[in-house]
Amino acid sequence: MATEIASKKYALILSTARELFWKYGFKRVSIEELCVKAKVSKMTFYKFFPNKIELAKRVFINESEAGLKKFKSILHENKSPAETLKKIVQLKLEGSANISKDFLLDFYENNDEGLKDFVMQASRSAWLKIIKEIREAQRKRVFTSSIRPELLMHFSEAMASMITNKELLEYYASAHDLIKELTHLMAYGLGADKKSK
Amino acid sequence: MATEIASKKYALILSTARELFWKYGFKRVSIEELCVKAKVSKMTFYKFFPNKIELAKRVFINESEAGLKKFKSILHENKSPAETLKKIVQLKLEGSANISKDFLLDFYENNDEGLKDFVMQASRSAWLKIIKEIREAQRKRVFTSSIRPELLMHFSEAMASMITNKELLEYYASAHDLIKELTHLMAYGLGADKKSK
DNA sequence: CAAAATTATACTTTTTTAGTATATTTTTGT
DNA sequence: ACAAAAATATACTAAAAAAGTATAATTTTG
Repeated sequence: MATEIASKKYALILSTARELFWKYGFKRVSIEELCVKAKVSKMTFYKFFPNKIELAKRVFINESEAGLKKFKSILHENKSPAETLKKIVQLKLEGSANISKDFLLDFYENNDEGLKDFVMQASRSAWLKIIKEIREAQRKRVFTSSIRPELLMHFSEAMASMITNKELLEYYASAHDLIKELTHLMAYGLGADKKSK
Repeated sequence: MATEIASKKYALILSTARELFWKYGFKRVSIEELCVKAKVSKMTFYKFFPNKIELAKRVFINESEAGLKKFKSILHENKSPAETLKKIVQLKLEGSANISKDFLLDFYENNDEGLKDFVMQASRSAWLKIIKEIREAQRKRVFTSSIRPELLMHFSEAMASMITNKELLEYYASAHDLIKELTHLMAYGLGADKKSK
């Protein structure tokens, strides 16, 4: 059926755009390049999207939603605080939780008025939803209530960047100690209040 | 003096180009963008380089030479095989040993005849120099002679990619074992022949 | 202060990209 | 197999971006 073919090509355009935009931002990627890589003709592209900006917006929204969804599902697994945090960090490492910096910058540096507002508002909205999820998890005792959700997010961010840090090999020498510390922190430092059990 | 100012700006252009080209390749980077980021006027740019291609070539050559130099100095430290390999892997992790893939691709995909040959020849030349260095190290018993230099290079490459692999967190669970194995391999698996001592 | 270097500006030319029209081919449902 | 719908290749125009240059003004340096 028409819609099925459509969605096949549509999906191809989206996933290719995601890949390229993630790496280079959208300014550096031409529609033609995108079409070649997605194996879609330019005409087909224009059947689905009026221009590159609208495609970029779509990618942005989709990724935000997908990120939030993954985030939610982790929090709803009701695993231990350590396990939950570990999964969140892993999500960040995969790059599935955050919008690429280069991609984001192209929105901010774009001249079209309103586009900047679009991402700012969307980003804020996504952020608020995540915070809300964490609060709910706290209510369910997945995390201690004594930590502010915002801090928890920054904490997992910091952990992810620690791990991707290229000085990794150096710290391999004493990796055993580091892992021990990290594990301990996850297991006891962030647990739900024990006394309230 | 003129040369000093010149070399200051010149160096600024080069380091900025390195940074941008590494990330995006040179096709996606405009001279204007480069100049803005390097805080150099376009006129100054054209005082040093006739065009972007020549700059890209210069960056390529410099990086190749710098990489080889670092590589050499590691091999000449006469550390243990394990320590030496560790340092080589670290070099690869820093991205100082290899030319960026995006950067390289722009050379290959460029229409200018001769440019493709330029990199192919330069790459080959750099590769041969590295192999030569390894052979020399083998003569000095830094590495066992029973491994082919080419294999050693691919091995360190594989190790580096293992470490940057985003499944790192997963393997954290049994990281202790992995490190033990890796350390053992480095210490005993690649050492110079013991009997010949 | 004078010479050299660097920059800002403004400009032309060239190249790239965006977007569209149309004829042709491929795919799909029946 | 056939008709309708979808997708593509091609070729094109318009618009935007990038390359490259000339010149006057400014900054830096000895």
